[in-house]
Amino acid sequence: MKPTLRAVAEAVGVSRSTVSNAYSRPDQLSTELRRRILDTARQMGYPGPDPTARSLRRGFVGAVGVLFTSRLSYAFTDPFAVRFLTGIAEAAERHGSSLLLVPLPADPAGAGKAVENAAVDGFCVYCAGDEEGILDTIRGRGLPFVTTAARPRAGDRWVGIDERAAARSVAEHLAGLGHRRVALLGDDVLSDAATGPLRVADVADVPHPTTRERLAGFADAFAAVGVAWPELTILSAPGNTRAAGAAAVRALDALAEPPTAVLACSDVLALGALDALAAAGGPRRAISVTGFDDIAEAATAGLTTVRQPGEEKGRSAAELLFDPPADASAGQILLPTTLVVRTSSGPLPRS
Amino acid sequence: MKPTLRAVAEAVGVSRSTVSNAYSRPDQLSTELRRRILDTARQMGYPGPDPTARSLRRGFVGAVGVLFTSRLSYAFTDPFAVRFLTGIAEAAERHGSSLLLVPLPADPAGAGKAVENAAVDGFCVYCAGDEEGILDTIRGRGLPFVTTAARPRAGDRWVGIDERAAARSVAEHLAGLGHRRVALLGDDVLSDAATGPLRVADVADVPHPTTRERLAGFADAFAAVGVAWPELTILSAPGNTRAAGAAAVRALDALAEPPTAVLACSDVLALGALDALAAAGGPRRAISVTGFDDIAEAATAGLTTVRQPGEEKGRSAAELLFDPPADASAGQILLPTTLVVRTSSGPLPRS
DNA sequence: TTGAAAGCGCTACCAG
DNA sequence: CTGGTAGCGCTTTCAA
Repeated sequence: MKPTLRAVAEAVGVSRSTVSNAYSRPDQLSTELRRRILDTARQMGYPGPDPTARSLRRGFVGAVGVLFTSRLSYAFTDPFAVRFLTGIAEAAERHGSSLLLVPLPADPAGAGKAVENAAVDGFCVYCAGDEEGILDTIRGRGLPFVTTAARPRAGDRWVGIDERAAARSVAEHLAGLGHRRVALLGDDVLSDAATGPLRVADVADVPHPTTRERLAGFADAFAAVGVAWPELTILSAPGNTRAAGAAAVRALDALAEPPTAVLACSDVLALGALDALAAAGGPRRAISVTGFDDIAEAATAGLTTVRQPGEEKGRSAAELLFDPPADASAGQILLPTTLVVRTSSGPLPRS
Repeated sequence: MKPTLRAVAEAVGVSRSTVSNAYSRPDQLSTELRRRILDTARQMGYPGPDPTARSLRRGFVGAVGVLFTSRLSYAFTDPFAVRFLTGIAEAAERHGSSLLLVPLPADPAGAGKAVENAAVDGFCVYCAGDEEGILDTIRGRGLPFVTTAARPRAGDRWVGIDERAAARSVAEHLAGLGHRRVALLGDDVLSDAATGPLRVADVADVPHPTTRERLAGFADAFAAVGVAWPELTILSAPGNTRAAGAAAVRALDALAEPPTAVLACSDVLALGALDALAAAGGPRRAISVTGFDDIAEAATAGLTTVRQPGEEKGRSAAELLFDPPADASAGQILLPTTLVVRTSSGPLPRS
């Protein structure tokens, strides 16, 4: 059994407060006494105040919780999520805070429990699919949080982009190149949707908010050139992995009139699409592909995409948590996005 | 102020134990009573038992600490580290445990404090540079841990590869192709070394254990074909980033007789080397480059490298922590490595 | 500069 | 099935 602070106090012959002070408030006792206490403690093998007990007493933990909607291990699969985490880590380092990555079980009840059991001072929530339940649980605990939801809720601290406008910008680029018969590729377009083309009556039916906003943005641009929603091919790629993106695009082969362009909701999916097209060869190669996020591989793959600042998103989120702006209206940070045109998009091949 | 368990107990008119049981041991009370308690709790806005208090009482936290030697935010910079984390996350998910990422300040004292203050049940330590101090602190706390150090210390739980043999395997490949004048490229070869060529009297002087083992492995292979240590050019690329790798290789231009091959201690550095060579063009392009780890980009870049199983390393480490093998001798897991030959290495250009 | 007292919020044993 | 008791290990007024 490890010795406790109490044991050290008894050994040295001082009160527990004094030992506590020796660790946490060196200015409250003589250097001499402090040294004696610390030395004895070392000799006895006392590892210093127990973090949990200290947290309980102080009412402060020194850790921020990070919540990903999807499975935690999947989060590392998307380079954009990793960049977000990097930003959070930077800010946390600066504030001497740790990061608690909390895996959320798929079932809402389990997820709630996980959030309730997390010993943290606040949360950064990364684009949770059905995040409302989660946010309510956090509110229930009275803990501060920052979201990156597709759209901010009044009063919540938030950092994000204008998803819809950003999506619209790539779509306009493609429309400008003459594309009219296009496919929109998203992760998890409808819950439990299989890989491949899909019928979605209304974009509002898409459950995942981010996917919904991006699809809506794509649709906006095409509506403006006379292509209505039902004419768009919707492709679902469950999992947001490169493989899923490739599989979804391969499913296009079944179509009589394949699209001339594929607009993906993420770079990971878009890269998968490129994989599938490259493997197919032939006229398929002429299909334009666009992504979203601008991860590092997008540049090497020549992928046209929308850039959003990943590290900064994470950094801002964490800073918003650590230093709440006095003025609540400053609690929502809208980050800029840029259309990055590369070689994966081009004019219609003349047929 | 949030209500406490005690307040709920009083409101319902039962003892605190009963309320506690309602949350943690449903089988200890009637469904009826439980429902009544939970309902009142909800009404009062009681968020459930406080995680910190519960941990203190139970003596168990439900989180494993993850320690990276380098700055936490740098850890996400290396895809291999991310894969390691992915593996840990998978195992943690399975065990319902959270991951506490603890940023370690550069100074040893600060790092010690950080480790002492982490509320966790155990640690996974990722290849810490001077990790001995850290490990001692963990031992001092009496917490279990698993390392991925370059070499296991008897009795410690460990998962890793035979660094030296693995490094030797790529070097032999290059030596077999006829290379004799080569440069070895490592992160942080000597502390505070500037970018570029370096004089290292003895490989044993390299402080970072992993770098040291890998360099030693490279050297082994060349020694076997008659190229002694002092004839090898040592290149330091502080930071283990692609940019650092590129910069270090550019520094080769200053040499009268540039090497015909560059052996990097990580894929990230190797990719940087390729960047620099591609930008240089001309005969430089003929320089062979090899990496270490086999990250995803290695494949697309055609990088010859040594593959080590990243996710599995993380997964095994976490499993070793969660389910300590009864037989202590099973506490050290040696993972296999493979030489992966791609296009970045080739025979000597005839001069 | 030091120490005594009073919990932080909860759980687990054990007797009823 | 229920509740009293006894802390988990520490910090922090406040008075000496």
